[in-house]
Amino acid sequence: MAKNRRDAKATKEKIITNAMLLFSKNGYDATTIDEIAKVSDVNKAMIYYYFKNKSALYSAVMSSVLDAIYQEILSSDKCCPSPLGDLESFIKTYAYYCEKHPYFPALLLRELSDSGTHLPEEMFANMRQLFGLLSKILQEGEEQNIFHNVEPMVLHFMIVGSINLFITTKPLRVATSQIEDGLNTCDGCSIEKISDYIFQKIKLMLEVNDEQNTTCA
Amino acid sequence: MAKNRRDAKATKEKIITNAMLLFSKNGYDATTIDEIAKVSDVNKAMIYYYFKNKSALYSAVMSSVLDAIYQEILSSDKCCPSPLGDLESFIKTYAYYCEKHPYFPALLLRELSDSGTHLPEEMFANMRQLFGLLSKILQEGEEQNIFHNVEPMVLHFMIVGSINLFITTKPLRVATSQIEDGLNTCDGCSIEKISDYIFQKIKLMLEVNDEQNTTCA
Amino acid sequence: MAKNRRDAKATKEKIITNAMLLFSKNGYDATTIDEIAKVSDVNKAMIYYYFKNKSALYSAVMSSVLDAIYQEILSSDKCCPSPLGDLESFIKTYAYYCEKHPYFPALLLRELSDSGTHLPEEMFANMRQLFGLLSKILQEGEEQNIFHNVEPMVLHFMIVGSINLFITTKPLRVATSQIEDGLNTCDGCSIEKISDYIFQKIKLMLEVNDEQNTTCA
Amino acid sequence: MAKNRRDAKATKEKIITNAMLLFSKNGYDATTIDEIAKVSDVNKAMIYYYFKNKSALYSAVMSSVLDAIYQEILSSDKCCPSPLGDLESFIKTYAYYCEKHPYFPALLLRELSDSGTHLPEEMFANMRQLFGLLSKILQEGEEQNIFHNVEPMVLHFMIVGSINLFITTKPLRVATSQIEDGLNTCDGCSIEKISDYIFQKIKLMLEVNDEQNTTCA
DNA sequence: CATGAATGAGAGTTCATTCAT
DNA sequence: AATGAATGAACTCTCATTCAT
Repeated sequence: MAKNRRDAKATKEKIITNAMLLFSKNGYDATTIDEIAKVSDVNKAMIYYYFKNKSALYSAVMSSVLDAIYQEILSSDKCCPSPLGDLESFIKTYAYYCEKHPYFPALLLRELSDSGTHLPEEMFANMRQLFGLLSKILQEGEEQNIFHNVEPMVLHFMIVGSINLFITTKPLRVATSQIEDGLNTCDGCSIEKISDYIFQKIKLMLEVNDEQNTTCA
Repeated sequence: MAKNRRDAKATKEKIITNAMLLFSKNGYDATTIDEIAKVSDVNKAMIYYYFKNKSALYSAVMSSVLDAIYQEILSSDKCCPSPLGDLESFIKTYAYYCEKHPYFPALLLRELSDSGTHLPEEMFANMRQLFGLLSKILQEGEEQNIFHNVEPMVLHFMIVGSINLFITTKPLRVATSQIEDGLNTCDGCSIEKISDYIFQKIKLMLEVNDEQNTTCA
Repeated sequence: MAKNRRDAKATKEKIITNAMLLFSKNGYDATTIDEIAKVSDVNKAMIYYYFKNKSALYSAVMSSVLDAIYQEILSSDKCCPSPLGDLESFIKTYAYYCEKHPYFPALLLRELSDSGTHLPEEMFANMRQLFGLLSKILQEGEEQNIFHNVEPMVLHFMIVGSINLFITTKPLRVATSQIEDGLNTCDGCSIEKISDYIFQKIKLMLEVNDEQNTTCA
Repeated sequence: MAKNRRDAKATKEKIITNAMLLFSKNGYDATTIDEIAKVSDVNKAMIYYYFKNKSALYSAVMSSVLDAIYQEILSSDKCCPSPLGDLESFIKTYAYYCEKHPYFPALLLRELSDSGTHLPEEMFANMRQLFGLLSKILQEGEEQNIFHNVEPMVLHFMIVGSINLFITTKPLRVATSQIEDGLNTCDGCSIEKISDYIFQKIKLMLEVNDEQNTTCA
């Protein structure tokens, strides 16, 4: 009997979904409430009925998104329950998720480069959660003497940074390759290839035991 | 002892400098011309006297900044003129520059995550230039059989991504470490340590000849 | 006893009316949205709520005005349904309307002297409509052999030009007559007298059959 | 030896000429000092050196233009020095001048529809002068019993109004004729034909002695 | 729940005008 | 006589947010 209207939950989610798309496409400032309302086919005032203000809506969007990826990684099947398997799972699940939800990398990068201008407590927690996951994997690998000289934060940024940039720069990379200046921007590379490459390289760098760091200086 | 007034060059540069700071701190949209004018101690109309519009000012800022880092890397002394030395030089010079000009990583990340919304031709060229530099280093290393299985774009993103995120997330990482949840965010790490770590790890992953990629699946 | 607030139609019309007065008094450029808003006692943003932009508002104003005069002429009682009666009706109704709505001649003259800078399609159609009316009257007169040697466009401009200028120059004419330089600017003439004079003269020039045009040259 | 620069008079006239073109094409408000300066190839500040402000420049332009047409009419050869010949001369010289200087009708109409917003004393005098000319011709004709029932102001507006509108509406008339709705806008008519038509018709209406005005009412 | 009407506070941009050289 | 630099005041238009129904 539900009229599709008056279904609070559905309406709210519709708003979040559309807001997510617009925020990721245009950024926080360039996305207007009017636009979100129109795309979501709801009255503008309804958005204020469900969310305190624009910032709160943004926060809800980010939480929803961060939580989704966290759950995805948690629930991914690991073939071999080992630090290496977990690492592979982390990288590839993350990469596939980003590929499927290309708004996500844009949102995340923007948020990280803003260093939390729009970022409220809730979201902040979500981000730590994700990092915590990788942190634990790496730590276990180190304890089992499989990984060496681990610096979780830097590795996290390497993985997340490269995957995110890979997704968001897609149009730029395609444009560059058309310029034909000899630059190989990997514009035709599949996410499978890229995520596997990243995994293999990270694996290499972690498995080698580099006691003595040699610098040329 | 010129009065610093009626000095076109000085005025223009003052505007660019201040615009750079504000754009990096607040992003393109959230930075207002009024603000830039006030901070620069010039009349708002002066900005339009020197720059066609906000977008052109932004473009001038980005070009100036990208060119600066490119020159910095080009002119950095390389102890040993080899692909490895060049790589070390690239990574460390880039990192030091980012540390000294912390507005830069934010600007770059934002631009890359926007994938060129505000990005005009000139800036785009500047960005390709930087990537071209690393590209050549890696290629030479591969030709000399020092580096193996090189994918320049991904490696570029790994390096640039990790360094940039490291700089921009500073406040976030400090905040996290205060929460005391066992996460190590490397919040006290110096840029020297980080850039060396990145260099060493990248070196490892490039030097090992990984013919057979083994995936658990 | 509606509060007159939150009444869309009333608000919109209030805006059009006031815009009409201001546009005719000061011209397009010299009329500001702020001014229209203040006089209309509405928030400036409301104007943009109802009209896309200044130009669209102007267009709405002109359409409204041109349509009004067209309807007025159409519905004017014609004592004797003949080309001559229709012509008299056209001239006098037009003149009375201009007298009652003195903003109209200014608007029209300005638009015609701009030759359509601000003039959008809709308005253009309205203007053709008015001319079409006179055109048909004159044509019928010619077919009935009452009028001779008819050039509708020129006659239209004679009628409309003289009436419009008569209205818009009122202050100028009054000022001139005070200078006492022997010039008779008809500054005290009533619109009845003027419109009748114009009708009589136009009638004369149309009724005489002037086969042979004699020029002194 | 004159450098073409430092020739005050030439510079001043260049400014007036270009200002005239721009004012007539775009109107007072839409014409900027910057534009005039650029087209005239002089520094913007020079305009303020020669003219008190924009309004004074406009005034100088109008005076120059009104004076030019007045002189043109005064000096036109009259084949037969009679009121009728003078009238023909007035109408045709005016029309030819407008055709050759199409900026003039636009300027004049705009000024008349503004009823003197920008119109200063000097210009006002110039306009009276022109009207005075026609006034005298008509008066003489009446005294010689050639013209009857003369109302100089209205006749002036008929002549000036129709000719001016004819010139300014050229583009509009051409556009209308392309719409093919049966309206004859005389879009191909030459100024010779038009000015002769107007003269012939005005002649007719003045020569007939219309004692008894008959209105249908 | 839902909506159209209304608002205030700005943002980008333009321009006539003046100053210093 | 001539110019580039500088300014203040407006102006158009946008948008997050709220009110009344």
